[in-house]
Amino acid sequence: MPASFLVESLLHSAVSVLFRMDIREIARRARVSTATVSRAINHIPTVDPLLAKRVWKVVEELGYYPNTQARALVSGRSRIFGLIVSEITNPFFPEIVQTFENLAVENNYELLLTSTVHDQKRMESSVRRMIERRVDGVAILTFGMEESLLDHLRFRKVPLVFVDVGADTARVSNIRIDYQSGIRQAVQHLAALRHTRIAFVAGPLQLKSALNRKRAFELSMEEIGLPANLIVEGDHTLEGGMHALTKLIASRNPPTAVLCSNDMTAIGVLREAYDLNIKIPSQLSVIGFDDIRLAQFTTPPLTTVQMSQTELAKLAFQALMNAVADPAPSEPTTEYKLTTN
Amino acid sequence: MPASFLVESLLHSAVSVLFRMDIREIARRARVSTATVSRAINHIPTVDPLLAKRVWKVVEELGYYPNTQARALVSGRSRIFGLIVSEITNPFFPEIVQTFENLAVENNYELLLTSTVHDQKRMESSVRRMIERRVDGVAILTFGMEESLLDHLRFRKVPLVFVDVGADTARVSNIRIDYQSGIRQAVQHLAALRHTRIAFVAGPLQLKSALNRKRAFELSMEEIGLPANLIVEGDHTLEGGMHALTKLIASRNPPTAVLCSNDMTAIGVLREAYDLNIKIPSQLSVIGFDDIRLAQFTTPPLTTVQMSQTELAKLAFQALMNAVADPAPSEPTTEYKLTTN
DNA sequence: CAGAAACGGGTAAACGTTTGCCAATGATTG
DNA sequence: CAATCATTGGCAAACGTTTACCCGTTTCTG
Repeated sequence: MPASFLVESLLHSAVSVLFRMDIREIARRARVSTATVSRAINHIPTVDPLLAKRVWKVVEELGYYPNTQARALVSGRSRIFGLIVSEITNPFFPEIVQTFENLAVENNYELLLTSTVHDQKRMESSVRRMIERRVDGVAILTFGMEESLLDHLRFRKVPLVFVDVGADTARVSNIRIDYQSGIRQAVQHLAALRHTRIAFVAGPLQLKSALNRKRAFELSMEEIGLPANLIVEGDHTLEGGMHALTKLIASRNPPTAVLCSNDMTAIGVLREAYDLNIKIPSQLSVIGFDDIRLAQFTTPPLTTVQMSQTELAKLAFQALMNAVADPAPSEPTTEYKLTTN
Repeated sequence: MPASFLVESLLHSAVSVLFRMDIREIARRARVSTATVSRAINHIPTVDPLLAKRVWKVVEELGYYPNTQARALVSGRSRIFGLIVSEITNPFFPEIVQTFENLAVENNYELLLTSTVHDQKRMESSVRRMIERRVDGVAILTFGMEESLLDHLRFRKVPLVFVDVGADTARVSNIRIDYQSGIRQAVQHLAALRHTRIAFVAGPLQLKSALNRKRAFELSMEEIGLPANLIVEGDHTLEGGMHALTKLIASRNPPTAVLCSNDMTAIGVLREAYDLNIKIPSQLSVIGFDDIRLAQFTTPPLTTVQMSQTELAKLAFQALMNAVADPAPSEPTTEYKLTTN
């Protein structure tokens, strides 16, 4: 029972007249063909301005909205982008989603959002659903994923954009994050404050991004001639940060400054410091990483290495737009770079 | 140029064979009609298990995914729900989005997300886009909106669910939040701690929800025989909270406890107290409202009145599902209640 | 054993657009 | 003035499904 799209119109008397509102109806009323209506609506320049006006008038009067599904079906493009994130409740992501959405609106795209909560099954079904919806592209902004799974998407030749993952097939873009730059700044900042015992609370090291951050720290320390020997592995959670500080303080030679792999960890460190009655920043300097908005709400406000979520989202979106615009990509993989500060 | 859906298959030799992959192709290969394929895929019980098996085999082999657009076009149902929020970067919302998404996945629905950033124009275009996509329902979880705008949606008979807004047309559900209960608890909690000078930092009073909270506070104070005379209007922002505390402290008779209209405000109060060197909670009790996850990350952790975002999202989703299931609603408006703790 | 009922699967008509192709009209040219 | 050419709009065929309807079997019933 195809629930036709009906409009209830109260004309003469109290009887409600029902009629099917589609492009044909518009055509009938504007005394043109459906082709002309379609062309007028899509602002195709070859249609006589007079006719176009007549069409638009009827469209306005009836409050007609074209059916995107039919449109997509025949045109082969859905004007929908998929966005897959690890978990939207992680404060890192909302800003990204917002920016992505802003850009989508500007470009007449729609946003299909999925939050995988780190579940592989969930991830797979997301991907599947996105394919079924025939999205024009997918941005996968999830840290750490099974590469195998991507075969589905690759197979379908859907434009993809990843962050920090090493997939190298056609129609796949990658955003590489340059952690080095921001972390170097942080280390040098601390060194300038005469800190020599600088600790690093790493993230889960099976995550590529976490590993990269740790390496960047080690490199930065080496550059200024300090030993990178105060490293503990956290897990990017608040609790992980708390544990990490406990461990660091208990060591024979506790640090005077702590650099964290992400902001949540830093907040954990802050919390633990509070519990241990350690004053921030006089007794201990803490620096986070990610610039999640959260950072500014802590007391005292957290110093943090910025990775602009806005920039990340912009890059991702742009990558998809490029891929859509150029269906036969010149290079197999396009790389984008994002710098931290 | 209808970009047909093609699969590149490397069979014999290095030549890639291209063929269109649709229900017809499946039908051909399984030696049945398209009708049977459709029925098999949709698990319609009348089809012979043997045939069904043959169909599924081919489906698997080819990695066929049905085209949702075509499906939606003919069936009249898109299996998409729209979710409109004020701004996703407000920590109140991500949890809601996550829960909504979880439920969507469970029920084979997709989530079209829009974040209006309080912009009326934006809101309108969101609504329009959702209609064009023929969503099966829209949850409007934005505090404070132009009612006029809803005419569009009402007109289209799309199931709607609102929170705290008084629209009373058919196919519209409302979630009414019972602020009284939670706020009463908070007030009584403070009173039990021997506080008598309890202040309230309100939100922007043109917002219905903010007004309701303030009223709830006044009522609760009255109930236990305390004067509700320490009320300042904030704006639900961090800065607003800071200002509010400044003002309260400067008054001739400063409060010993502050109840805030939302958590962001409370965090502002916390921050200002820190700056003014006022100890929390020994010198001043602060209670927030909303249970945004943020609250647990502050130092010290913020006491807050819970309004379960999870529950809110569940109610909203359920309301939409009900509306979809019952196209001819018995009552004009359905009301749901959400209690605070 | 004839006729009715139940069952299963196929044919084809939707769904609401876009767009390739052609025809009609008017403008331009030799 | 006839012939060519641009321009514009209409006809109708897609797009990939679902599903109403029908027809051929098989099973039941009297």
